[in-house]
Amino acid sequence: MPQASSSYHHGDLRAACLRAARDLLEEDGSAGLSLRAVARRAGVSATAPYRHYADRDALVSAVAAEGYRELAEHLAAAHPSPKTPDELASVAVAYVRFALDRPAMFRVMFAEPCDPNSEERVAATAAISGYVRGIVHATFPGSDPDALSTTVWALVHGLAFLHLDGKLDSSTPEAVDAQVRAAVQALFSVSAAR
Amino acid sequence: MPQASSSYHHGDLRAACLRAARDLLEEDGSAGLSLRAVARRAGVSATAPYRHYADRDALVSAVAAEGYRELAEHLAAAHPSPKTPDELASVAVAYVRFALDRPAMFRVMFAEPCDPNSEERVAATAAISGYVRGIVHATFPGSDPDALSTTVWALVHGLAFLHLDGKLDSSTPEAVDAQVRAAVQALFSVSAAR
DNA sequence: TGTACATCAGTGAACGCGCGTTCACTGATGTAC
DNA sequence: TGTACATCAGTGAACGCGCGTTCACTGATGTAC
Repeated sequence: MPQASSSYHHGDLRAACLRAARDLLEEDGSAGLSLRAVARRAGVSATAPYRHYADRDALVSAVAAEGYRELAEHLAAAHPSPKTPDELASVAVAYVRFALDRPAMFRVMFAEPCDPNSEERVAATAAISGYVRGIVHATFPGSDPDALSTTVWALVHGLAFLHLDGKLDSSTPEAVDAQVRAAVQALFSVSAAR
Repeated sequence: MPQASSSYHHGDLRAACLRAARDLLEEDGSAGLSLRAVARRAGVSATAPYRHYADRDALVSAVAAEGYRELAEHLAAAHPSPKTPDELASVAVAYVRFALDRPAMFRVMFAEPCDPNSEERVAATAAISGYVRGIVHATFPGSDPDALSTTVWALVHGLAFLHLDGKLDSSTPEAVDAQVRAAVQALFSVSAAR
């Protein structure tokens, strides 16, 4: 385990860069995420980050990958294994909350076509996708899991973006939660009616 | 009506800038949309656009506003006044197609919180929102139009973004269309079951 | 019909900025003997 | 336990770039008389 004993060697600059990048992202949006700014914030020379990241893209990909991991954890924390529409709705609420809590991060995660050069990122996306499918399958055992999970994901993802872009009423967290729950419950009725 | 008779006076630089901005947007993404690049493409000095746009933001807002207008037209063209779920689904398909045809434009329209400094932009957003509500109201007369129209919009918007970000299979237009139709039809079953 | 002049729509040089990235370097660390 | 040395993780100067924006300017246009 590295120790930041001296002032010359940072100790864990890799993690510090990631941390700085995330902070900058939420403060200034993705335009503020420059390697130089990251270095400045980490208290290090402008070129030090190159020890740990090949270029700016590599850093951005690392940030996005961390975001995917956190989103997965966040959803799992909302409910470990949802089996009812109500529990699924709780996971949906967590998804939208994640987007509203870390708007710039969420945009980085979903704002560009999946970068094929970052296998870390591709894998993370696939994991989220599979996770959603698993939940939908458990909640609606009789349904076509692929088709329905896409519909559920799209609905929740769309709610997240519309809130993020100020197109819906996001004045209180309660209003957001209620809306998300209502939308997911509506989808449940579909399945029940079939 | 202005005429571009001489080479000194452009004739309609305002429109030419808008055109150039849209082309650059689709070619290089929003990062490529600089005032200098617009001027270059319009064949004019770097500072000429300032005659017509106060600054870069003003140009971007004008582009977004044009996008909203075109989206509205595009939806109306898909079906002038949908009254059945099938007709509504056609409009949904048109929405997603619009996003996939002009990805960068779509992102500009929805990538930032509605700029409060551009009343043109705010009005355009409100128009789209009202338009969706009207359609949903006509299609599902018995329902709560506000709640349901939000759900419909979110579902379609989410599908558009997931396709845009390469998270779903967008290999053929037919696949996309079928998926969008299926998702909207699913929502209809909800209403019918109540 | 011709001329004077205000107005409009461009030019082009210049500014300061922050960026990504390279390069040769140097200080700190840890390992082999 | 001490020393030599390879390796690692930083530094700082420098590069070229494109950007937004300002400024004083000039060429073209159109209107009043």
